[in-house]
Amino acid sequence: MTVWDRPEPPNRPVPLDRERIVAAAVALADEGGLTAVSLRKVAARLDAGPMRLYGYISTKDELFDLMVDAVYAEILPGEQPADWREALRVLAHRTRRSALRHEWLADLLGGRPALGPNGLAVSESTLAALDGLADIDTVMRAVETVSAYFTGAIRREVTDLRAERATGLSKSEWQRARGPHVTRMLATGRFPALAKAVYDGTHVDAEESFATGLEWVLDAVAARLA
Amino acid sequence: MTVWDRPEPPNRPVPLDRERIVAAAVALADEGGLTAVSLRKVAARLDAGPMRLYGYISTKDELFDLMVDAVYAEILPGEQPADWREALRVLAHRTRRSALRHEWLADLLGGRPALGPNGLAVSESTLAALDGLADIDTVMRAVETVSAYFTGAIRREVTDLRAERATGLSKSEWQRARGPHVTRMLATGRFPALAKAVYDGTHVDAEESFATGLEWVLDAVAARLA
DNA sequence: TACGGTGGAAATACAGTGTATCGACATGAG
DNA sequence: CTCATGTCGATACACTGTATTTCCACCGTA
Repeated sequence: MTVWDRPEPPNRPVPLDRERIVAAAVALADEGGLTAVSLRKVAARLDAGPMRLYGYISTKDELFDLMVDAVYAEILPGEQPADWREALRVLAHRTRRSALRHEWLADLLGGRPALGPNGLAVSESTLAALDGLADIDTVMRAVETVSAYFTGAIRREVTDLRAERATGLSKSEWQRARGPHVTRMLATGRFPALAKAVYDGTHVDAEESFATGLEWVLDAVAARLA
Repeated sequence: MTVWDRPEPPNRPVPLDRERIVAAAVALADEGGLTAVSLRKVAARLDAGPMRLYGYISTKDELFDLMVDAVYAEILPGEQPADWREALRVLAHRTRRSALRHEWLADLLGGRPALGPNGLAVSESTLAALDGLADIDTVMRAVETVSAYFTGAIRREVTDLRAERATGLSKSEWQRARGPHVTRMLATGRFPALAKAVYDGTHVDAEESFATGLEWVLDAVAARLA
């Protein structure tokens, strides 16, 4: 093995920082879902060994936390609407759009406390929008209720999206029967109310359905703030 | 190696069925969370080889689906209350209690469509409780909105529970500052509304908070059904 | 009774995972 | 020029889900 056979050693290890790591992880997750994110693959994208990452994070879950916080940066609205209702509405819709852009977010949302800088900033601006409209406890209850709603709704929407995609069924077919198994079950007659809902229900646009439910919840909140 | 050294072969492989498999998996998950559920460990509990399970399920996710459906059997109320509002309330609370009994449920809830027999039965009885109170689309929107709420709320509650447990902080300490990091962040003064909420908010019981938010959402639904 | 065939269980194998440990090496200090 | 230091990557380990192969008890037939 002469010099000529041996490649030059790499100049220096590529400089790394959390931002680059998280960006690589997010890209991986956007392409192949959360399961496509492995420390080895993230590191490989950055031309580094896997162990290198442990200087910046100490566990894979922490990487997920950073990824979520990175998305919260997208969610944080540029300037806060003055109206509390509009503020909550915008938050919900922005979160939903981010989750549709990064479907893996649905798997993580609410799964760990969001204590990163952007997560805190989102909480702060949300609470600020409601500040003074009622006692603190009512305000918190309001924010938590609305968050619970849109967290749950987003999760379900993304889940349905994936299931639909997995069957390869057309949108309307899916909506009609959610695949052959459910069709069979409904045919047994043991689920009349469900069957009625599935067959007689008109197809509603996911965004519209999300928005409608949201307005209902906002109405409820409004009633309590007044 | 004479006969005397060789142990008798086991009588016959233990008979297996999905019920026993799922029970073992649930037990494992109850003890150590979802990550403690591996096909090898489940099989070991049943004195079987890991591959044996693939006769009953074809993927680990399917095992999770079965586990969730097993819990839906707990959730399904014995007899349905006549009042639609009570029906939804009971569903929400029973789901919550099941999730507190099996915390791993919070990780799975809403993560995959619940198409198992018990899941369908829960949907059926829920829809039946609202049947005729409004047009189908409104009814579905109502159910989905309430489900989205309690799904999200349960997920957050369990997440908080775990975080609290992980820090080893006392309940009140946790409530006050959610650990040293948040305390530090709040001290920077960059999150005044959040700080106010954390420090001035009175401690509210998780169940009460869940129930209150739920009633708000039910109010909203009631307004639309009328 | 002997013999294949067959079906299902188990062993083995494989490609991957997160993470601990350790050796080597480039860099900065004396 | 030498030595300590700290960081990076290779190696290692225990484990994962799952595909493939091997094996063996059973059964119907000759």
